[in-house]
Amino acid sequence: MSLRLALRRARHLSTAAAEAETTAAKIVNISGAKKRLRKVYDPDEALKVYSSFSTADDASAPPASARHIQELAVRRLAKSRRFSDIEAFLESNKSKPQITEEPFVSSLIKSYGVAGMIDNALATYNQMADFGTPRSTLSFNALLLACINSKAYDRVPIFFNAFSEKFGLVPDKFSYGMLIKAHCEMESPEKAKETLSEMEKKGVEVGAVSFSTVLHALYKIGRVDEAEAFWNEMVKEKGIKLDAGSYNVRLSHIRDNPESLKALIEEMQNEGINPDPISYNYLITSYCVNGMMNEAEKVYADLLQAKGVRPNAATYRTMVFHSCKEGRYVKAYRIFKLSVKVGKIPDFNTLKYLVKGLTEKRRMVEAKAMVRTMNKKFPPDLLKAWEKLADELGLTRDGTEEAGASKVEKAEVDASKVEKVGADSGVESEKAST
DNA sequence: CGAATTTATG
Repeated sequence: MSLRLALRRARHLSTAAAEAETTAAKIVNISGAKKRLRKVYDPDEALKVYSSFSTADDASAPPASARHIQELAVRRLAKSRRFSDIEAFLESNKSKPQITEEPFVSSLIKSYGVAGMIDNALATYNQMADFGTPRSTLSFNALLLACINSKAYDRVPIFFNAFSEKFGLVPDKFSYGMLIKAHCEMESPEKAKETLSEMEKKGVEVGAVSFSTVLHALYKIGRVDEAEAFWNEMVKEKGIKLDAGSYNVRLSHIRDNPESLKALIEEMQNEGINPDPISYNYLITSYCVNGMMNEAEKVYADLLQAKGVRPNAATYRTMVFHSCKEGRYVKAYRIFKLSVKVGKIPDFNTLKYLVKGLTEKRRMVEAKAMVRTMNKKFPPDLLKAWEKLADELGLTRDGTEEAGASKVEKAEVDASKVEKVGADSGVESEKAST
C-alpha cells in the first residue's frame, strides 16, 4: 500500500519538477510566454521569461509577437522604476544582427516610450544612421508614439516637422493622429483643427479616430456648443465615417440624464453602428447614479445574453459597486463570482467595499470564499493589503483547514445570534471576538 | 492578432 502511495507521490513530484523546469528555463511558444507574462508581476521573472523566449528562437518566430513581449517586460520593469535595468536590457539589443531592420529598432524606440524614457528613444532614433537601418514612417511614428507615451507632448510637433523634413518622410494618418493627440493634450484644439484641415489638403484620410480625439478635447475643456457644432460640421457636411468611439465621446458628456443616453444609443443603432461595452457602461452608470438600479440590472443582464458584445471589467466593477451601495451585497457577490470566472475582476477598493458589506451582513461563507479566491488572484503588491483587511474583518480562518477553530467560531456566531434576537448589528461582537 | 481615440476612482 505504502509503496503504491510512494510511487504515486514520486510520479507527481517529477511531473511538477518537469513543469517548473519548462516554464522557468524554456518557453519556446509565444502564446505561452504571453500568458505567463500576464501572470508574472515580478519584473525579474518577466525579464527571464522574455530572455528565455528571445534566445530560444532567433529568426524563426513571428517578430511582431516577440516585440510585443518585449514591451510587456519593459512595462513591468518601469512599474518598479527599474530604469537602469530597462536601459541595459534595451541597449543590449543594439548589438543583435536584427538592428538593421527598421521594425526591430522601432520596437526599441516604442519600448523606451512606454518606460517614459523619451531621451533614450530619441537617441535610438538618431542612431539609426550608424546602424545602417533604413528610415520610413514606421520608425518616425514609433518616435511620435514614444513622445505621447512619455507625456512629452510638446516634442511631438517639433519632431514631426523636423524629421519629416530632414528625412523627406511623408506623414501618414497615424503620424497626423498623434500630432492631433498632442495638440489636444496641450489644450489647443485650434491647432488640432488646423491639423485636420492640413490632412484634408494633403489628401490624408480623416477618420473617426482623429475626429473623436478633437471632439473629446472640446468637451473636456467645456466648449460644449463648439463640440456640437463640430459634430454637425464634420458629420453632416463632410460625411466623416463614424464608429462607436465617436458616439462614446458624446455619450460621456450626457451624465445626468439616462433617458437621453438611451435615446442616443438608439440613434447610433439606427445609423448602423453597434454600441460597444463602453457605450453600455455609460448607460449602466447613469442608471445607477440616478437611483434606477433595476434598469441598470436589466441592461447588464441583456449584455450577458447578447451576441457580439461582452461586459468588460468596468461593467463588472460598476455593477458590484452600485449593488453594494444599494445594500444588495449578495447580488454583488454573484456578479463578483462571474467576474472571476471570466477573468475581469474589479479593483481592490470595490472588492474591499463588498467584503466589508458581506461581513456586516453576516454573510460569512461568501466573505470567506471571497478572501480565499482573491488570495489566489491578487498580485503581490495588493495581496498584503488584502490579507490585512481579511484579518481586520476576522476572515483569516477559512473554516475548512482547521476543524477545531471553525467549530469554535461557529459556536461564537451562534451564541451572538441567541444573544441578540432580532438585533441586526452583529458587527461589534465580530470585532470583539477577533 | 496590435500603430492614433473614448468609462468609472464613488
